[in-house]
Amino acid sequence: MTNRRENILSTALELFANEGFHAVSTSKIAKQAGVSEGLIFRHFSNKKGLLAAIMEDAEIRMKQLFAPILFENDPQAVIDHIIQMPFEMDQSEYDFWKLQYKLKWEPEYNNPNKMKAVMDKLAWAFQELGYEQPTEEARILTLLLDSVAISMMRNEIADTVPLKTLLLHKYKS
Amino acid sequence: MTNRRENILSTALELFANEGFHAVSTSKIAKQAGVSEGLIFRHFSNKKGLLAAIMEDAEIRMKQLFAPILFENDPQAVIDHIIQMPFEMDQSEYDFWKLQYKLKWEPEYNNPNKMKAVMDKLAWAFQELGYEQPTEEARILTLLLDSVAISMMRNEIADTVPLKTLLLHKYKS
Amino acid sequence: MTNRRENILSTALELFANEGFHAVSTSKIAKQAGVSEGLIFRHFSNKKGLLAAIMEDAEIRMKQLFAPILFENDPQAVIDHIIQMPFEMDQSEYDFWKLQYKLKWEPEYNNPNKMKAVMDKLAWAFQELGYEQPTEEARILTLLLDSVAISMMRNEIADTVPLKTLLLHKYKS
Amino acid sequence: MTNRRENILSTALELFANEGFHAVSTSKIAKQAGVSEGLIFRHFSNKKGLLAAIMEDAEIRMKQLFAPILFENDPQAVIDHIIQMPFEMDQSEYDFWKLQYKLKWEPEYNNPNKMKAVMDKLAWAFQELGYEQPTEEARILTLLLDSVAISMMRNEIADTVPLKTLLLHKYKS
DNA sequence: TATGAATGAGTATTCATTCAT
DNA sequence: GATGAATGAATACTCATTCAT
Repeated sequence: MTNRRENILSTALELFANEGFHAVSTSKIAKQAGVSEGLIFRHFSNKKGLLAAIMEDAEIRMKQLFAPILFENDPQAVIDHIIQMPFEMDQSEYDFWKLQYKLKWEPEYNNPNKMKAVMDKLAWAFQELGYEQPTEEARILTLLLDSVAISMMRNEIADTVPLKTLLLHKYKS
Repeated sequence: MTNRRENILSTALELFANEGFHAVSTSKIAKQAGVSEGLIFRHFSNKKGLLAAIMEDAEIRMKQLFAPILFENDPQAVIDHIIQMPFEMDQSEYDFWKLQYKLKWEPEYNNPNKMKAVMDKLAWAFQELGYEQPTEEARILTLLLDSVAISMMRNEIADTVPLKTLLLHKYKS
Repeated sequence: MTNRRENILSTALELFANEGFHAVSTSKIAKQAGVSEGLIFRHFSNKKGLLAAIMEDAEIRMKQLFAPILFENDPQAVIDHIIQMPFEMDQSEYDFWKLQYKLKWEPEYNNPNKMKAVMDKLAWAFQELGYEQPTEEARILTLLLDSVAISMMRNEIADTVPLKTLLLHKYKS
Repeated sequence: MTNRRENILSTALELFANEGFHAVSTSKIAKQAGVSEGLIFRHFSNKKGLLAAIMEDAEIRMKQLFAPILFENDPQAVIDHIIQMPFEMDQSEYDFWKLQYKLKWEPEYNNPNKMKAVMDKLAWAFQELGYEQPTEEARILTLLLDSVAISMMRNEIADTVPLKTLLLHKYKS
C-alpha cells in the first residue's frame, strides 16, 4: 500500500470499465482501494478529475501501443500488425480497453481524431498495395477490428483463431 | 398527452440512450415526460422495470426488422439486405439503436443469442455462395456492420455512400 | 405536524438567528423540525433557498410593522412611535429580528434601502418640528434605535424603562 | 514571509471578519496565508484556538485604544473624544472592528463588561456636566456610537462630516 | 389512473484535524 | 518549525421509492 494514488487510479479503472462511471460511487472506489474517500478528492479534486487522470494515462499508453505501426515501412506489415492487435490483447488490458470503448459513447470523451494517425498510415498501406479505395478500406478494417476487440472482451467469440486466420488471409496481397 | 405510459417510455428511451441508465434520474424522466414521478412507479414498479419494458418493446421491434431477412431465400439478397441495414437506419431510430448497443456492455442485458437466427441465416448465405468459412464470414460481416452503425450514429462518417458501395462490391459474388 | 413547510421555516429561523446560517446544518434543521432532510430541499431547493424564503416572509412582516408609521400624519407621533418600537418588541419576535440584524453583515442580504421610506418619514417629522438638520437627526435616531434593539435582544440592558423614558423626553418638542 | 504565525493571524482576521468564522475553512486560511494547513494547528491547536488568539490580541489593542479616555480628567474632553472615535477609525482597522462587532452575536465571545470602565468614565463625565441621568446618557451615547461605527464600516453613510458635527454639537455643554 | 408530499439511504464533496517526516 | 499526505466525520444535496389522497 505504498503508492495510494496509483492504487486509486487502478481500482477506479477497473470499476469504471466494468460498471460504468455513473454506476460506481467514490465511496465504493475508496473502499475497494483501501483508502479514505477524502483522499480521492485530495488527489483528483473530483470524480471527473479521477476519470480525467485515468484517461491521461490511457492516452500515453495508446501512443505507445500504436507507435510501432506508425514507424513501420512495409505496407503489408502495417496491415498484418493492426489485424493482430485485438487478438494479442492481454486479459490484463481488458479493463483499459473496455473503458476506452465505453467512453466513446460520451461525446465529452470521444475524440475520433485520436486514431487519425493510425487511419492515415493504414490508408497509405492500402494505397501502396494498390487497393482502389484506400481510405474506405482503412475505415472498414479499423471499424471491424474495433468490433472484434469488443466482442472478444465480452467473451462472445469461442475460438478466435479461425477468425484471425481468415482476416489475415483476406488482407494478404 | 393521451397515452402517458407511452410518453414515459419514449422519454426514457431518449434519455437512457443519450445519457445512460445510471446518469438519468426518474425525476428527470418524469419532468421531461410531463408526468408525476409517482406515475413511473405505478406503471413500471421500478427504474429497472422501466428499462425492462423498453427492452421488451425493442425485442419485438428487432424481430420485425430482421424478419424479412430470415424469410429471404436468395443468399446474395440476404447479404445485400444486411449490408444495407445500417445505411438505411433513420435518424428517428438512433435512440433505439444507441440503447441497444450501449446495453451490450451490461452483462445483464447483453444476450448474444438474440442475433443467432440472423447469424445462422447469414452463414447459410455465405455457404450457398461457396465461401470457404461461412461461419467466420458471417461473424466478420455482422461485427463490421455493428461498428458501421455505431460509427454512423456518432456522426463519425462524413460520407457514407462510398463505404456502402465498397461493402456491397466486396460481398458481390 | 400538519404543515411541514411552515415547520421547517420556523425551525430554520430560530436556528439561523441564534447560531448563524453557516453554523447550522440542514441535518440539524431537519432533525429539530421533525422532518426528513430531503424535504428541506424539495421545498426550498437548497439551503440558501430556505434562507431566501425566510427573508421573503420577513420582508412582508417588516412592511406590516412599519406601515402605521408611514401613514401617521402627526410628526411628533411618528417619532414617539419609532422610539417605542424596540421597547415593545415581544420576545417571540427576537429570532426574527436577530436574523435581520445578523444578515446585515452579509452584503448579499443587507439592503440599506429597505428602511429608506421610514428614514424619509422620520426626516420629514424632524423638519416639521423645526429641527435644523432633519436628515442627520433621522439617521442618528434610527442608528440609536437599532443599537437599542440589538442590546435588548442580548439582554444587556437590565432596566429598559429609564432608557425609554429618557429617549422620549429627549425627542419631545 | 518572516513570521508565519503573524501571517496566519492577520489572514484569519481578515477572513473571519469578512466572511464569518464558520464560513471560512482552515484550508482557505492556509492557502491565503501561504502556509501549510498543518501549521495552523501546530500554532493554535484548534480553529477555535486561532480565533481565541486573535481575540487576545484584540483585547490588548482595545485597552490601548481606550486608555487615553480613561486617563482624561476633563469631562467634556471625554465625551468629545469618544464621539470622535468612530469617525477616526482607519480603514485598515475595519477588519479588526468588524470581527469585534460580529462576535458580539456569539454569547461565547460577547463580554459586555469589556466596556464597563469606559461606560463608567462616560457616566462620570455626564454627571460632572450636570446631566440628570448620567448612566442612561452614557448608555445611549455608546449604543449610538456602536451603530455609527458599524454603519460606517458598511459604507452606508455617504458623508460622515455633518453627522460628526451634529453629534459634537448635541453633546456640547 | 394520477398526483404530490414525504422519506431514508446514498452521493459527491468539504472539513478540521492528525501524523510521519 | 514546517510540510503534505491521509483520515473520518460531517455537509449539502440527490435518488429511487412509498403512500395517502
